[in-house]
Amino acid sequence: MDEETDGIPQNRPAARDIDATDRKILGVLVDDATISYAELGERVGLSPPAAHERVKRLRRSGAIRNTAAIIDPKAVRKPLLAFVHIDTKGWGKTPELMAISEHPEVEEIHSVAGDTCMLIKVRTEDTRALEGLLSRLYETPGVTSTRSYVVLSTYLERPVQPGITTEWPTPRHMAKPLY
Amino acid sequence: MDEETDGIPQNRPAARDIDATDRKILGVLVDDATISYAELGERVGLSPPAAHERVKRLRRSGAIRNTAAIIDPKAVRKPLLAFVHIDTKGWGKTPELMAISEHPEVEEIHSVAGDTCMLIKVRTEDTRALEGLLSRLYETPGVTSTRSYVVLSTYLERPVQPGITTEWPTPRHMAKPLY
DNA sequence: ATTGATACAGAATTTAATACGGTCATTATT
DNA sequence: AATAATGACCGTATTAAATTCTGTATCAAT
Repeated sequence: MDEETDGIPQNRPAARDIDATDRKILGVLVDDATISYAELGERVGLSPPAAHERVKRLRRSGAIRNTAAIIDPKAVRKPLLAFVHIDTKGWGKTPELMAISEHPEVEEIHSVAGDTCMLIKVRTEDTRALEGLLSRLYETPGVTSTRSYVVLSTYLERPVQPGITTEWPTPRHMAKPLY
Repeated sequence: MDEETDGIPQNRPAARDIDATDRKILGVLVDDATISYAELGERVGLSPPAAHERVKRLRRSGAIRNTAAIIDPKAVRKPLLAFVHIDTKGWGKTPELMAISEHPEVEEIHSVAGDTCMLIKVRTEDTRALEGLLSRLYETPGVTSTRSYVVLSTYLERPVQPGITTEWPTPRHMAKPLY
């Protein structure tokens, strides 16, 4: 029940840096966010209220965007995953992006270096639904061509793991490029 | 606190089909899994214990894989996202996949139709870390070539949404392909 | 040294999760 | 067709956790 002065996220006073304890907390909560604060505190070496405080701060600062149920795509009968390239020649960005994100099958939209295209990830029930989506995409203003890659099997899908590259003992300023 | 006879998920007695209420529940929990069962029940038209029962079943059946905190990659200083194609000529699958998933920067591994390659999604702190990962990947047994696409900007990243294609009024057997 | 701010722990309180009957409707079984 | 068995639900009771409150130690800045 974090109360904001209104619904829009404010510019916060420069959220303090994430420390090692915060990373531990994130690591635990990425794995399982249903545990109690007592359990969380025990795992990271804090009292329940202290752990609670940390989590609240991580939420406020935006480090924890959301706490969500991860759904098995098969359970909702959307086992077909595909990546689609969309040609983006002469785009004004926002309106076209909005139009694309209207399609609920679209899970991700990325701009890719090295080509004037977007890479979008879509999930549908079967190939016919993918076909339908592609034709709807093609009718979307700004989309001049699409090229889709169906995924045969997915072997790994995991959330962002905190504290991997950042756990390095060498701070950034010590990693001097040689070139 | 679901107790299993042991840690390994059992073959369950053919988990009953997901109905409209289940999809509503999934839809709510994908959006925010921190709400109380009272709140959840109110939104889907159930008493708190009934909502609780449903959620427990969805967990047991695997429809809800887990409940996780969604982390902002920038907060853990891994703003660089890339997709990497890996040549998979002459693979025995499992050992090579295991070797690749060892790298913690790897978030997804997909097999793609139309080419003998894997598409993997990786996230690192910067280009140097990506370079390091790529060279480590190249040293991984089974990887003979890599081709990476750096993502300039990401405009949308959202979890699997239940009940979109499945909300269709036409059941599957009525959608007869013409070909 | 003194003030102010922050992070924390422990206890108290409020709120939610969970367990427990009991009812109704639906589905199998005899 | 009658009856048992099951499953889904609600209302209530109990247990457990979230949240609030208060005091203390630590650190930074004045």
